[in-house]
Amino acid sequence: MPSAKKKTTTANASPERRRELLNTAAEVFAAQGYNATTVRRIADEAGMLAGSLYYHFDSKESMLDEILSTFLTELWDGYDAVLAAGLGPRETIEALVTESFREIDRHRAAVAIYQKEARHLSAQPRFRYLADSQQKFEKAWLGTLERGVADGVFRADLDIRLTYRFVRDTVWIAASWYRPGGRHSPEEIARQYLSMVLDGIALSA
Amino acid sequence: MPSAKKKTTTANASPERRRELLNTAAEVFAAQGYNATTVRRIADEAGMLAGSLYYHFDSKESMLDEILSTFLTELWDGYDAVLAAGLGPRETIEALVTESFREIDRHRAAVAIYQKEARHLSAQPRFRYLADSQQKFEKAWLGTLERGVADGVFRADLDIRLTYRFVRDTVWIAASWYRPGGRHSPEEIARQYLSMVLDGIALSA
Amino acid sequence: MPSAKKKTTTANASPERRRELLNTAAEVFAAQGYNATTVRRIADEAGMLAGSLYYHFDSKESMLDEILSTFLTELWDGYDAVLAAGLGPRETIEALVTESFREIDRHRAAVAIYQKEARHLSAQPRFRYLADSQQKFEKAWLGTLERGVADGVFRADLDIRLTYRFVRDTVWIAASWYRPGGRHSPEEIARQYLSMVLDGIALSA
Amino acid sequence: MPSAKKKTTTANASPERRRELLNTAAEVFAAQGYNATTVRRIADEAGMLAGSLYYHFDSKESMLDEILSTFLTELWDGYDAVLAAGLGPRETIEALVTESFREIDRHRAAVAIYQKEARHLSAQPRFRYLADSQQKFEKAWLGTLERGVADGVFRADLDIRLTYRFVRDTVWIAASWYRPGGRHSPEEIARQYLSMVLDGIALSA
DNA sequence: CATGAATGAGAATTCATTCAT
DNA sequence: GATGAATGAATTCTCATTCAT
Repeated sequence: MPSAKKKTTTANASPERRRELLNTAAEVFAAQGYNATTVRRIADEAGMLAGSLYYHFDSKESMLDEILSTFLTELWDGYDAVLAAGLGPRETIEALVTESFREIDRHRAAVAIYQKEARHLSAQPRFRYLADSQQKFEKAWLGTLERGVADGVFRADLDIRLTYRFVRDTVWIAASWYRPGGRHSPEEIARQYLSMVLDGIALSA
Repeated sequence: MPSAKKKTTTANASPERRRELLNTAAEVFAAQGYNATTVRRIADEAGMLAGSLYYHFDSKESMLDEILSTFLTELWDGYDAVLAAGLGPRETIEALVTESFREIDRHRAAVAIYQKEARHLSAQPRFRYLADSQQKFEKAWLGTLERGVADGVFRADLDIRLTYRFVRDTVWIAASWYRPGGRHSPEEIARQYLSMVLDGIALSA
Repeated sequence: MPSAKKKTTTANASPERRRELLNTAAEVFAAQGYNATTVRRIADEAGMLAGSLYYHFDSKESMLDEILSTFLTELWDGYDAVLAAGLGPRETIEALVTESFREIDRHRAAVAIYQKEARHLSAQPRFRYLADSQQKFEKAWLGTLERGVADGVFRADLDIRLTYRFVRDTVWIAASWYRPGGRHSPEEIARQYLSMVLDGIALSA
Repeated sequence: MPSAKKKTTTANASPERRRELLNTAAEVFAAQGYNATTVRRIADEAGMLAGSLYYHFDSKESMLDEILSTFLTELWDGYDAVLAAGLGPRETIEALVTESFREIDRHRAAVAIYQKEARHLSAQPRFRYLADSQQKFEKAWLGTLERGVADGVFRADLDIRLTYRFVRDTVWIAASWYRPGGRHSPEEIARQYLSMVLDGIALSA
């Protein structure tokens, strides 16, 4: 899933400094969009000059790459654990959603970037792993939903792909407004979302 | 809601040509993102040279402006009609959602652009109308949901703002995958979405 | 002194229309500078579209050319008459200055353009006649001043080239503030200028 | 009188380098006119690429701005000293003229630019200080002339505004031909100019 | 590690000019 | 005579990136 080999240049610098700088970069990318973000803006935010960032990273693109791949790696650590747990379909969905909100909590900026940029990035070879992840993601969710329909846990009258998109988007789009440390914990938000997704917002007559 | 008058300069050119070019531009903006789209790319797509676009439009930004303001104007024509119809909360939600999917069908590209760019654009004075629209939008939906809770039509145990975001995002994010002329008509998609949002995807025991 | 041959294209159009358009162009050139003036601005002022000017003129440059050469032709008609009249040095200076203010009155815009642009234009072959005129001009004035010094009419203690520049500039720079139809007639201004140049502004003790 | 603060962007770069580059730019502006000068031409002259200038300056316009405002600041330092010295009208004129030729000597390019461009620049808010300076200038000179007429030092039979323009133009236009390091020192030129302006070029009978 | 100064490849935009209608 | 629509070259400006110090 990670990306191309770094030039010998980079990968110096203490890991903590890298992490810091990547957080800064991610925050700016998320706020302004990757393309609209200048390297200088990131450097300003980090209290250094633009050129100095190149001691730590090969390129602007490799910052983006590292932000996204780090996030996806952690995300799949969580997802894989859930999927391996042998839960029933409903419980799997619940666990995946909860895990997702935890990731949003931990990687809000990365998630926001992912959502804005993934589509056009995944065309580039360097970011093929985004498409791969997307596919693996789809397989996991679609499979769970299908299993749920087969088990009579989910409604059978819904278009399954539409439902998949509905649930997927419903969860991730939350990154666009979520602010860590706000009123609701990720788990609380997950609970409410699950309640809406599973049972709807209407009062059942 | 639309934006400033163009200099006498522009606004020449037959309206049909403008419309054509704006459609082309919107398509490219939606596919690549506004910032990542070069004026030359649009011109290529339109079969002309980059400079020639400036006979029709003041700037790349004013193309974006016209795309978004045209879309929002039409959107609010539809919404205002619904809101003025005196429907009950549930029927209002149904009508708004259906209207939204119709707009996605008609202005897919504009909606996609809106979603990617609105947040950082609305800081600029020229695009303040985006924020205004957002606010009006929020008022309409929140009001309807509250009315619905008061009337016992919607569940009272959910955080109302969370619910608002849930419903709002749930609908509009569809623009990111929707393709006009596909398997489902907007009305069909609206029906399925409403079914999920209102009643949930779980089989009620 | 006039300039390059026109392409067959041009020189159509009634002479009066040309004259009108050239006056318009001259006014704009004078106000904004030649380079800063767009063909469209001229066309706007003339109530037509930019492209339409090309029915009347080959190019923006040829408008400038015609404006300047027309002015210089008329100027030299006047100057040559004065110089051929066989006047004494002081009377010659008086007549040249008066004639100059008449030209400023008649061709204010052209004079202003001449002053701003002549220096760098005269490098181009097309505008060599500007340099030629300048030289002829210098010969006439310098000669008159020298004659005046020799005759004991002008002070001998002044650097003659400095004096030439002083008188020359003193007169022509007036075009930068002169407005035809103002308080003073050209002849009145000439009289005052002559009085200052010849006798100074100090009260002779 | 100087202009707006630069963005943090610029204003880096050692002051000496800025000074150098501004001198280069001023020279080119003076020779070709501001509009006709391309940024690339300046960069060529400075031995760098066009884009590199933007490390030092925000824009072509801000170079112009800095050139003019620096010049005016220094000019007024000199003028204010003269005006504060409590001299009589004739001595004030003499001192102002001498000071002016010194400024022409020091800032020939800036003065030439000022003369070609001031009029249309002063319409722009950024260059309002040009108009302000012009006004202050007029007040100083007109006042001195009036005082001189009242004191019987200057002729009363001349139109005072005409006289003002005469003296003003007579001095500054010299920047268009003056070359520092030439035959005459600024003080020598000032002496000759003053002699002409005050006493005229004619031999008093 | 960081700075200062530059590079160089575009980017948006302008504008004189052309030409079919 | 004029218009509408374009061309294409030039221009200002931006920005990721490099590199000597």
